[in-house]
Amino acid sequence: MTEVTDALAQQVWDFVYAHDAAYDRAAQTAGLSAAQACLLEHLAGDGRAMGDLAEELLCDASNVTQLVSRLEARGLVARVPDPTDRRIKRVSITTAGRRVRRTVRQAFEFPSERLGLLTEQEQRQLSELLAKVLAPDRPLG
Amino acid sequence: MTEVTDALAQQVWDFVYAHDAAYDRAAQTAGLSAAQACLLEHLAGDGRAMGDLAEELLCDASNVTQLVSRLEARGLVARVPDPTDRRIKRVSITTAGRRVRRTVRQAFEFPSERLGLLTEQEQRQLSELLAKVLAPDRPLG
DNA sequence: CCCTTTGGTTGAGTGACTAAAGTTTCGCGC
DNA sequence: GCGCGAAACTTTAGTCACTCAACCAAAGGG
Repeated sequence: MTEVTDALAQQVWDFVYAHDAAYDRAAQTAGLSAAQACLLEHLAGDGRAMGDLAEELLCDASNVTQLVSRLEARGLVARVPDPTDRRIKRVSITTAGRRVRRTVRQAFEFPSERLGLLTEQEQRQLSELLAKVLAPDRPLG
Repeated sequence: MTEVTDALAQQVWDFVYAHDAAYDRAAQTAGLSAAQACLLEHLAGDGRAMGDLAEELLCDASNVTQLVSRLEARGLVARVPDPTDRRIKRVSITTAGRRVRRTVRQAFEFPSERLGLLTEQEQRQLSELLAKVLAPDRPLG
């Protein structure tokens, strides 16, 4: 572990801020909050159980309840009961939801506009550096 | 502008997420929210005007009013009237505030624990890449 | 001196989030 | 097959961050 200059830490901060702000803006163009867009992004094909979503999003189940309720109210998502376990409600994305999700993805220009400033080789370099930084990241889940 | 792989975008996402989460945790160890810690970090020596803070933090003035009120209630910050312009209130950090700020800084282990995983040369590399990515970033302020 | 602008606060409203207390359903042990 | 604890989700209550619109007070220029 080497010394880390404040300058680098500051650059990282700015980078993170820019990324966050860009995603916020992208979600907003579709009339969503970042959290809502993020949830939409986590919906696989057949519909995920609320509990699974809470686990993936690292937040409370009741939070997911509310997020889903808001999205459902806009018709972007539907709660479908699981046929084999009536406790479970699976969240599935609607056609409108898929459309909105596409809008958000296209509006999120950070990867193309920012990361795209790097050459292919630089992107590989960045990828390697990030991999190293995030190295032992998931021995906790 | 080259193609950007989803894999790199995902790595960046994870990196940003880890950074955000780390700062949240650091603030929480001092009983603060990230926004409160962030405000504390923006307090220069002699005290900054509310409006300047709002501009720096890129948020509404009334938001700053509330953040400062909460921090003031905890004695971490004080509103001092400007002697030359009675409209202006300058926010200055108290001794307790400085202590809490130090706590947050020390608890924010992301730079040392994560960026510190890189060698000095790799850090320079990362710095250059970030500089390129953030290149034309402030022609809008 | 009005009159406008500037600096800050208040109030109303939304959304994200958490913690605690429900409700319904499942499934196990007996 | 019944009772009971656990699982899955919801409800309620509360906090915080944030925005917008309306507001008050001081400054400053005609």
